Amino acid sequence: MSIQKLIDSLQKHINLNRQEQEMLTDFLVLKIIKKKQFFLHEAQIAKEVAFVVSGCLRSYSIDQNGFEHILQFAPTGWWITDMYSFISQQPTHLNIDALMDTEVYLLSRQNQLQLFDKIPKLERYFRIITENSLVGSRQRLIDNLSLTASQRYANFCTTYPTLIHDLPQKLVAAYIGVTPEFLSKLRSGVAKSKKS
Amino acid sequence: MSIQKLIDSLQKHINLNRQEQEMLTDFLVLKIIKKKQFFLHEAQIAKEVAFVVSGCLRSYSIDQNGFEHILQFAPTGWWITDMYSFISQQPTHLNIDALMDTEVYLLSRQNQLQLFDKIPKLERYFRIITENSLVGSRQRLIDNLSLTASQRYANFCTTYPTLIHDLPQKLVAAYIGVTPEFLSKLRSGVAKSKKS
DNA sequence: CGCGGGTTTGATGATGCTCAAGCCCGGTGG
DNA sequence: CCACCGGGCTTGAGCATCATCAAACCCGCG
Repeated sequence: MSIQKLIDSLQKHINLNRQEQEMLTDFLVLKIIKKKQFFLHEAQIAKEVAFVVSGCLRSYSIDQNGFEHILQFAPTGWWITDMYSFISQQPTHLNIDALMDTEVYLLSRQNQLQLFDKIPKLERYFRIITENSLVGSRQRLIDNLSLTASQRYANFCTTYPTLIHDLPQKLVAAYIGVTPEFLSKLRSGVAKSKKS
Repeated sequence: MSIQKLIDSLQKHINLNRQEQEMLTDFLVLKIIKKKQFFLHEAQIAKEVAFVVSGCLRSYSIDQNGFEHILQFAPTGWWITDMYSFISQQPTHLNIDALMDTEVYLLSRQNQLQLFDKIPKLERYFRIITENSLVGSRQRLIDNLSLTASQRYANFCTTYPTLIHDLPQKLVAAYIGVTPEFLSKLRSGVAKSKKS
């Protein structure tokens, strides 16, 4: 059963008994998002957070020149939503779509808050998940402020060794923050990097 | 009493009775950090998170060229630490120091985790604080990926209208991610921005 | 006073973007 | 089976943004 992937993730941080697991399951909805379909679209409200069972989602913003900037890839075992919209219930500025057919469990903010009251351990779980997300987001910011494009690319290759193979390069470029053309030049060694 | 600033922050999200407030207070340590002194230094372990009662701290990383990149300013009412080091108890790569004489309450990770068990509402409080930090960090990342230096500066001025006055420009530069020289040119209007 | 840190200004240079062309390659329809 | 299409990738010339380095200035403070 696909719910097992989610239970596994929970058990890394907290212990839920059978009954609690079932109560949680009652608050979840399983959904398939087909390749290129949206989980969340600009100006919508993020009613739910998604747990990826299989496949891969990505979140990205579009700037005033029409360029996409990818904030997060969410392969199996990851949670994804626009936290801003999710907690404020204001319209989002992000898009989240599927890079391939993807299976997710959806948890609405309402249900999440109810679960926090019924099963305080879940509040702990999400506190920990959010702490870890914050660490990741901060590190990404540091990298963008400190590293050159070529260093960020090298970084990406070591951080996502699996993704790197079956991901179009234009998506990698949109993640590390360069144009596809420039990434191509980086890879061909035309642009010289001072260190590593 | 200075503890009131902290209680006020808590009461925005949760309700603590007298007894709970006192229990919390028992886990806190009040400390003065003088201007230019460090709250956290590279290679140390972030044993505590700090709540700023008065004054202002900042966190920053130093890249391989010796440049400082400021991640966060923490004026009155803000929490600050290196979340990575704080939750993993691994050595930090960041520095946190005081821009002026600053009064803080310190809460150790140990004490925090104990409090989460004794007063689950505090776990809720920090869950919310962390969610908000994540939103801020993500937005900062989007800005760095999407905006030009001049737009980021304009952004900073509207976001921190108070800080902007009594903050040396080199710190503003280290926050928005440009050299002090270039920020100076931005301000003098030498560099032209396409929009806004 | 004179020192020193912050700021300004200018000349030069590197990083990464823009635009345009060409290539590769898998898919599709005739 | 082939011809064509389109999307992704590459390559190159020119350009914008921002960094580097050096000099001068300003101004509070000892």
